[in-house]
Amino acid sequence: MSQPKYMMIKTEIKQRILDKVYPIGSRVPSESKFQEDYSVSRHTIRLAISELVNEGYLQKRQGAGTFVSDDFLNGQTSITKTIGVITTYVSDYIFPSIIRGIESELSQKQYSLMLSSTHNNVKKEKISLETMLQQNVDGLIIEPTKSSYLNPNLNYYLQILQRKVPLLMLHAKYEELDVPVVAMDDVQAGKIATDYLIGLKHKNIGIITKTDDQQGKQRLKGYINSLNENNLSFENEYIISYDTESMDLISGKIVHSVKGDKAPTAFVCYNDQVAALLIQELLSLGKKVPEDFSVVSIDNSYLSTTIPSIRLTSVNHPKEEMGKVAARLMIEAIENNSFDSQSFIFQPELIIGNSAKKLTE
Amino acid sequence: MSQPKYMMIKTEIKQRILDKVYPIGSRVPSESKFQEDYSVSRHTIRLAISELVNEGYLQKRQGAGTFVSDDFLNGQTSITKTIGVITTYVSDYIFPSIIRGIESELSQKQYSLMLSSTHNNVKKEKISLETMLQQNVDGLIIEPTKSSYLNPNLNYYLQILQRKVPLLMLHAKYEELDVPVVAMDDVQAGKIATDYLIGLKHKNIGIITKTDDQQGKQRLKGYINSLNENNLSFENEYIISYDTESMDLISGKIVHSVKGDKAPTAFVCYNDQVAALLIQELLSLGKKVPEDFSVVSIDNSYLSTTIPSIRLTSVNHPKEEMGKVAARLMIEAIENNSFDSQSFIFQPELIIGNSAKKLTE
DNA sequence: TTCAATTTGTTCGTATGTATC
DNA sequence: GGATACATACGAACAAATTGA
Repeated sequence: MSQPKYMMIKTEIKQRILDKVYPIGSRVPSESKFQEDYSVSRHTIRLAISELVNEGYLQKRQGAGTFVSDDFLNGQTSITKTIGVITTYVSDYIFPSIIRGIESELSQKQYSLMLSSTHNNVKKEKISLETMLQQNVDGLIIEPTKSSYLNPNLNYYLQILQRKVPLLMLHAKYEELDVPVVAMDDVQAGKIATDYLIGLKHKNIGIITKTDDQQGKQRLKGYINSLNENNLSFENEYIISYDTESMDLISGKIVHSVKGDKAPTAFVCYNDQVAALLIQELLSLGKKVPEDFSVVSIDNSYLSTTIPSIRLTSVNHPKEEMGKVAARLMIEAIENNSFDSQSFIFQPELIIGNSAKKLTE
Repeated sequence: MSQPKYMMIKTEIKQRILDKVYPIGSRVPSESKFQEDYSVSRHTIRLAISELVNEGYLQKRQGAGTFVSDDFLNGQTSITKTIGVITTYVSDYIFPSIIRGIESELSQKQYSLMLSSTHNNVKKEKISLETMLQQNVDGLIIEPTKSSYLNPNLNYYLQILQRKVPLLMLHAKYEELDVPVVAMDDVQAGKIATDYLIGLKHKNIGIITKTDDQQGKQRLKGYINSLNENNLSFENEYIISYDTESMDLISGKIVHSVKGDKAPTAFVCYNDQVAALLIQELLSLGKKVPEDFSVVSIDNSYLSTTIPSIRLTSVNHPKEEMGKVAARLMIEAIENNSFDSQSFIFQPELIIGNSAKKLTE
């Protein structure tokens, strides 16, 4: 029932510190003085004081006295939450924009941002996850690494969930995990890109897609859905697939596909990076875009305008807005203590350029 | 000289925990048992144990006993240091490259990166500094905000220095602070850019420079040095200055300068951003680059290749390498406990494009 | 459910050592 | 050097919580 003496004394001294009766840096009464004041043993005073020292309110200096510390000021206001962000890349392609979106939203709400990248390598993802967990981040926004493969770091993700750290995935999620995700509707993205080419009377449409992440699979699915709906078929050689490690081989595959008997007249590209690569390859083969080959791509990045005289027709990626939405959902989850936020799926929209043309025959 | 008894007992118990003689979760002997073992008073045992409890090695449960905690595992491995990085921008222009450099170097050494941007606004810088200090970062790499003005957040910088947190500045430093800096030799950058134009027989050379950061001032200084060495003079209208808030007004100033009686034949630009803006403005005035006006710029960013048929002649900025050097110096400072690292100044080099031509007359 | 043994929690008293001013 | 203040150490007693018989 009644508090122990040392506890009462402790809270009283603490109050005096907070009320600046004992200002920061000043010396508080000596142990023997307190002893008299409270009529308790010296040991009791020492207990009270030692706890306050431990909590950072006081500092003891043998021979000199006990002083009010300023540590507790920092400790107290350290309510600033930290959000960990792990993405495959940080400074390439569309990632700066995404990170800018996250950063702007977080800093507005006085959250801080801890950043790490995996270069689409699960070993680096492991290191990033370990670091973030050690730093006790208050929330995690993670873009999966090689999301279409079985992830060897699932144990860390389990730890995150068990610790009740809000987790939000970007772009895609690991199939094994049931977590909210902020992404584009990639099936739809693949579909509207293909639909557009079909609308331009193309019948032989190829696709270059990535196999190590979910986005690539989804976009391929959209491509197939579109062909299916329009009763079109595709040859095996129409599908050029690659992953992070085999990017060098794409050029050869493109040449093979373009020079083959049944070369497609148009390509859907996984993103602007491969689209740029494809166009470069086509140009060096003496082909013209869009005259000889039509190209439609996804992400609508700065790369869509860097090829002279070509403006890529590309599915818009929300980029900065996606980052902002992710950050907002994360903040919401933390402030409502709900540990998992809503998912948010952006509906894709095709931005028309001049890299695809209508077939006339 | 000799250690106090409680300290010896404490380290002995601690060792047994680390050696798993007392495994995690197990109960350690009771206070009275220890008392017999060590032939000391119960008080001495309690002191030793209470410190171990405070350090997270043990947990006490009244009535039940004292148990080995697993807290110290987390606490122990949390040696991962965090470096705070505050830059004006995070995802624009050359900053993604710089941050990539920092990130790659830090993650290699298992350091983590906390990121914040100021948008060249001192109020946001204040918030960033507060946040970083609260998060107890182990080192700070900061690009100054409006480095040529008196900084209102100097008190925070003083705090950083007093706390002995290693501090490294990027691009420039506040004149009031005596801290190491990783930057380009901006005077030299301005000079070689101007030298190059003089070498092309230009005699009337204008400069567009920024006034709110040191880089702008330094580059202007290099420009003046160069003119001076070559016995050239400049008109007042040759110097177009701007700051973060007055960027909108540049266009008008350019028009005024170009249409004036004594229009320069060449421009040195603070960076590729204004160079691109300048060229755009010139083109829309019906002028040609480099035929009518030569342009030399600084930073050699991706913008130097985005204007159709023009490849900016631009002083190279180390970008990613600069980030890496900054990160390396920071890690060195932390690991050597030296609290301030060396400065590192990159020597600039001009990358020749086709945006400047030799005057023939 | 109760009770007794065990274990930690609180509090007193006393003495001597050591650092600071 | 001397006074003051914290550090270490001993001893003793009772209270409160836990555990298991």
